[in-house]
Amino acid sequence: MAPAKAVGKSKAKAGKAAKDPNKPKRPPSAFFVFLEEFRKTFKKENPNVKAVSAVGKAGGEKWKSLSAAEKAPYEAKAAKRKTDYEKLMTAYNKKQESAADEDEESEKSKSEVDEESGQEGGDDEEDDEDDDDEDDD
DNA sequence: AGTGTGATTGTTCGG
DNA sequence: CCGAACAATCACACT
Repeated sequence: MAPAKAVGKSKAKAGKAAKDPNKPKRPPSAFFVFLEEFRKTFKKENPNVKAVSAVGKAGGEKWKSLSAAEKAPYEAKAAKRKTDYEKLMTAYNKKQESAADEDEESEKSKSEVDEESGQEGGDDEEDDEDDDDEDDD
């Protein structure tokens, strides 16, 4: 069944100028994270398939087939993505605040001021996933 | 030549 | 609280 899509979503592609200086793109959901890997596998096993929709459908179906435990690593990754995004958002909001003071719409030679992000270096990236055993029934 | 479309689900923001 | 929009991808079709 064709899902009645809620009408056209104006997908801002090239025509629309990016209103925001640096708008943080939304973090890929667990599904996308899984899809990224799935796409490779899918295309590898199905080099003939050229339709992206095919991968989407197959991926979606497979996704639903995954157990919570299987999705766990993907969700974990997505969760991290969200954390990073949250940070980006804060910077983005800050930028907006600052930008608002500068000029609203006129852009002339604007040198990008910016960038600084103090990346904390250290970082431990442990994946400590507590395993809760999920009984899949 | 260039860009929109199609399809999946999840996530996120705004009103 | 709910809805709408948008995230990647990639070949093809249309303007």
